[in-house]
Amino acid sequence: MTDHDIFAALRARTIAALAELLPDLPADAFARVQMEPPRDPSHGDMATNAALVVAKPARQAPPKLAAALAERLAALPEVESAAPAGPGFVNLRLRESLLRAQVPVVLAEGERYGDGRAGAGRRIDVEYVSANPTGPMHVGHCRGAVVGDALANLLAKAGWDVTKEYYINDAGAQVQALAYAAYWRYLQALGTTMDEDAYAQLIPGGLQYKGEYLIPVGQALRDRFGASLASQDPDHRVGLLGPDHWLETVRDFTVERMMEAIREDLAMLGVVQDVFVSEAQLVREGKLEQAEKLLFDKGLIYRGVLEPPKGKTPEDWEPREQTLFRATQFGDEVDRPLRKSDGSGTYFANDIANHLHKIERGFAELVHVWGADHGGYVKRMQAAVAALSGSTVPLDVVLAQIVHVVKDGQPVRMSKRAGTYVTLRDLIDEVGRDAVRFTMLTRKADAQMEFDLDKVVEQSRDNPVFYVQYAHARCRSVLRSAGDPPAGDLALAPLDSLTDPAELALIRRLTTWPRTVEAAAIAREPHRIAFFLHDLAGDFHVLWNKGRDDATLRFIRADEPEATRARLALVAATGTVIRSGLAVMGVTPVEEMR
RNA sequence: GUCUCCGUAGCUCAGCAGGAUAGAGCACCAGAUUCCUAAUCUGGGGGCCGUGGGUUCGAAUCCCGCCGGGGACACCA
Repeated sequence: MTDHDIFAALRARTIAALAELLPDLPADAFARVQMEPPRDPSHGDMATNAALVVAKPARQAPPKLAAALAERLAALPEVESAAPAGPGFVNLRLRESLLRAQVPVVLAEGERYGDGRAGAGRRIDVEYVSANPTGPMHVGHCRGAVVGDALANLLAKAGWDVTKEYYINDAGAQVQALAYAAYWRYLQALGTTMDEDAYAQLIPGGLQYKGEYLIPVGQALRDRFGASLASQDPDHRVGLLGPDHWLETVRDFTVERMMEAIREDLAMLGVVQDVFVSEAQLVREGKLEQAEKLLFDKGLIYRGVLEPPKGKTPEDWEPREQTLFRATQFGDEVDRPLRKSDGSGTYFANDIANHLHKIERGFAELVHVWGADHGGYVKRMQAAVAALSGSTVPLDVVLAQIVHVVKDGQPVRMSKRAGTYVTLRDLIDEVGRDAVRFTMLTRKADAQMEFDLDKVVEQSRDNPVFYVQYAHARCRSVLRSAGDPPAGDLALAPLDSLTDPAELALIRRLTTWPRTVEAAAIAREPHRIAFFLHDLAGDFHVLWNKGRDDATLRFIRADEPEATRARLALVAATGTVIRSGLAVMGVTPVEEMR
């Protein structure tokens, strides 16, 4: 499928030419050969560093080699001219006919244009969101959700076999605390006369989740279980019935409810994951012990005492013997504990079980999207995956930095206590799903981002969401005016009339889509798709605007049916690539702006 | 103290697995806009890429030190 990528095609031609010039060179000498668009368009359509890269093993001077290579490349039918340049580059100018010929390629492939084979069908697991099931999704989760989802789409487009996964942290102290909080709402639903403080005194860790979202859960518990989970005191105020009688029931019920809500929220964002893995389930299945045994057998687990962290020693530090994993053998700073003092697994240990589970399912690569506050966790997890898999399965972690929400020029504080907690649902209601998704991808994931509620819905050029959508709407508008000719017909249109620099610039941009997809996927950087679309939209708007000054450049010209068909083909191809990119981002293309 | 991410135009940010004269939007300046496609358009100024070394034919990009900022640092998830 890479032959729709003319850069890859010309790169292959270049290597072939070079191999003829230098028959003694081993094939791997060409690995670093690149064919890319030059920064400066005056240099031509493509530039290759081939002579520079090969000069050393070939024991030849780069400029001389470049000259010889240029001569060969100039003879290719696709190439208009080729010239050595600078320290040893070869600049290529392609025949315009080759560029134009890419338009029907786009039309024939449709939104599949740009699909790549970089992933070679390898199975990859992309885990993202994985918010604790203790409450509704808020904007803090949103970025990870969008980045992860777009990244998964991107990898799929680039040829990986992708599984979208959510890991439910339903085994730890957090869900325990959630259960206590839900139980409080349950008692309230039963009409307890106890007050909140009294209740909080009775439970371990106090009442941690006070949000009103648990009120319906309490009511649902009452509807389902009646008073059977509470003490039979008429006021339901006598302390607590022993947690043994209800904790598990309430916890499972509540987690189930929370996950339903989370799935709904995610669905509103357009995120639908394939697999939900339960931490508690893994623990029940003994996956932790299994992982532990596996590591133990490799000699990677021991009992030992850690040094206190240097610099800032915690107040309550005391030397303690723990079960430790030799993370240091895999590049981590210190060995990491697997068991708490009560013998239960640490979060890390359970996560090792989670990763063993992934490896056992046969994934060749693993990807996580985490919040930046988990950055300190990356090395140990990579160490664990390396240990479990014998270093055969790479784990990439994409860190998503925090998002500052701004409204009316003022930061919207993310505080549960102050009641200004912005839920994901609020955000979507306010600006719409597509604006949320697009905007979340307009920054590199690991850069902090300001999300301005006013700007993302602004209809102006400096709003990239609008800018890109507007380009697509214009494409559609032109095609509608022309009676929506089928792509198959347009693909047959003679294109020789496409000669204006703005038209050719647009075509050039379209031809870089496949390599953009591939590079973004390999780098795990979905934001590049947003930038590409912005540039593509820019090229299209330029052409549109030129039509205002110069009527001969308008897309539809009654007096020139041939030229009109050619331009409609170009417009259709542009719209197709925009849709293809938006599909990766999970954004719905609009037919018209309103 | 250690680890990690970051530092690019006045502002917000790109910079494609080292490549030629470092880009975009906003802001600023100067023009255009009786019209067909104005949710404006065209052009311009503006940067020792935090800093000092190193590797290389070649560094914003890779390595080391320093300065400045965010984040994380045993039995929390």
